[in-house]
Amino acid sequence: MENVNDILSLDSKAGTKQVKKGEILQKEGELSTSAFYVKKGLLRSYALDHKGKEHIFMFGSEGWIVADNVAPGEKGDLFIDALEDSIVIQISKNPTAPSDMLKILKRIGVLQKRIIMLMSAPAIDRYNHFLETYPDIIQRVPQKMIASYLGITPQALSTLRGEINKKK
Amino acid sequence: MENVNDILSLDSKAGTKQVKKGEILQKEGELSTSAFYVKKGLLRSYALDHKGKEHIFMFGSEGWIVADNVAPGEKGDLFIDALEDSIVIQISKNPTAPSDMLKILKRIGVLQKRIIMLMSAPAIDRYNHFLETYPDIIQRVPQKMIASYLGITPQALSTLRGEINKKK
DNA sequence: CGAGCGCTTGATTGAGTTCAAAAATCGTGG
DNA sequence: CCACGATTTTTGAACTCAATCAAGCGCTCG
Repeated sequence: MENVNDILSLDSKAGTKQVKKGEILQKEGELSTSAFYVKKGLLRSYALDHKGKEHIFMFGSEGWIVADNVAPGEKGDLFIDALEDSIVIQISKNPTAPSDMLKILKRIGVLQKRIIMLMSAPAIDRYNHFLETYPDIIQRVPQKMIASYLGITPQALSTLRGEINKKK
Repeated sequence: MENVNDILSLDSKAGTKQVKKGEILQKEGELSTSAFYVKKGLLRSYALDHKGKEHIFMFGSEGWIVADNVAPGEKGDLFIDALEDSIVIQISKNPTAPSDMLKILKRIGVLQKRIIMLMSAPAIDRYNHFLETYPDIIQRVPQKMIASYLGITPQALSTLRGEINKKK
C-alpha cells in the first residue's frame, strides 16, 4: 500500500478486511465513502437497470482498485461484491481532497454513467438523457454529431426524433 | 486557471491559444503530450473505427478539459478538433507526475477504450478484446458475467462462442 | 445559382433480445 | 465419492431495434 494518494487515503478504522464470496461491500444508493484495493481474490462492481438486470461495470482482481466513482460521501450508483473469498484494503475517500482531485473523480463518474447507459439503455433513453445533461451542446452541434456521441447512426436518431414528435 | 494539478501543469511554451473552427489539435497516433482547457468555444474528441466512421468520445465547452486519456507521451487514440472558433489553454501532461496520478489516468484510459468499443465494435469484437485483455478473469467468472460486462445476454455470448468454434 | 451537406423517410437486412426448454456443469449433503 | 438439485450453458424460434441502402428535400455558402 505505498500508493495511497490524494483522493484515497488509508482508512485507519477499516484497513485490511477479509470478505467471503458473495459478500456485498457497497450497495447502490448508499453513501460511497470507500474504495477497495484488492490484495487477493476478485471483486466486481455493477449497476442494476430498471428491469433489475445486472450490468457489470468492472472486475477487480489482485492489484486493482474497485470503487464507485462518485465524490466522497455522495450516493453511489453501483453495487460492489466479492466473486471469490478475498482480502481487500478498505480505503477512505478523502472529502478534503484538492478540488482538482474531486474534478478528476467527477470526470471518471461521467464516464462510468456513460458506460452503464451504453450497456443498459436503448438509444431513445440515451438521447433523452443527453438532452437533459447537455442542453447547451445540443444547440451548437449538428444532429449527426449527437448521433455519433450516442453511438447510433444519424438516420436512427432522425427516426427517434420523428417518433418523439408524433407522440406529442 | 487556478486549477492546474499534478497531472496537468501549465505549459509555459504554449499557454493560451486561438483555434479556428475545424482546426485539429491532436491526431490519433501522435504522441499525446497535452490536454486542452476550453476557455471559450467548443472542442470535441473522437475516434475512427476500422471503417473510418467517427465516434465522438466527448464534447468540451467552456470550462471543460478535453484530453486523450493516455499517459504523458504515449500515442493517442483520439482526434481532438474545434467545432467552433475557440480559445483554449494548452496544458502539458506532466511525465513526472506521481505514480498514483498516472494510475488514475490509466484508469480513465481503460474506460475511454471501453466506451469507444461499446459504440463502435460488434459484440464479437468486444468479446475477443476482452479475451486478450483479461485472460485471467475469464478463468474465474461464469460466462454470464462476461456477457454482462460486454453488454449482451448470456444467450448471445453462447451463440457467438458457438460460431467461433465452428470456424475452427 | 448550383453543388454539397444535413436531415428526413422508407424498405430491407442483420445483430441481438426475449421466451422457452433441453443439456451440461457445479456444489453440497449424505 | 456419489447423487441430487440448482445453476449455467446451449440451442431454437419469433421478434425488435438499429444498421444499411437508397432516394428526396431544404438550406447554405462558395
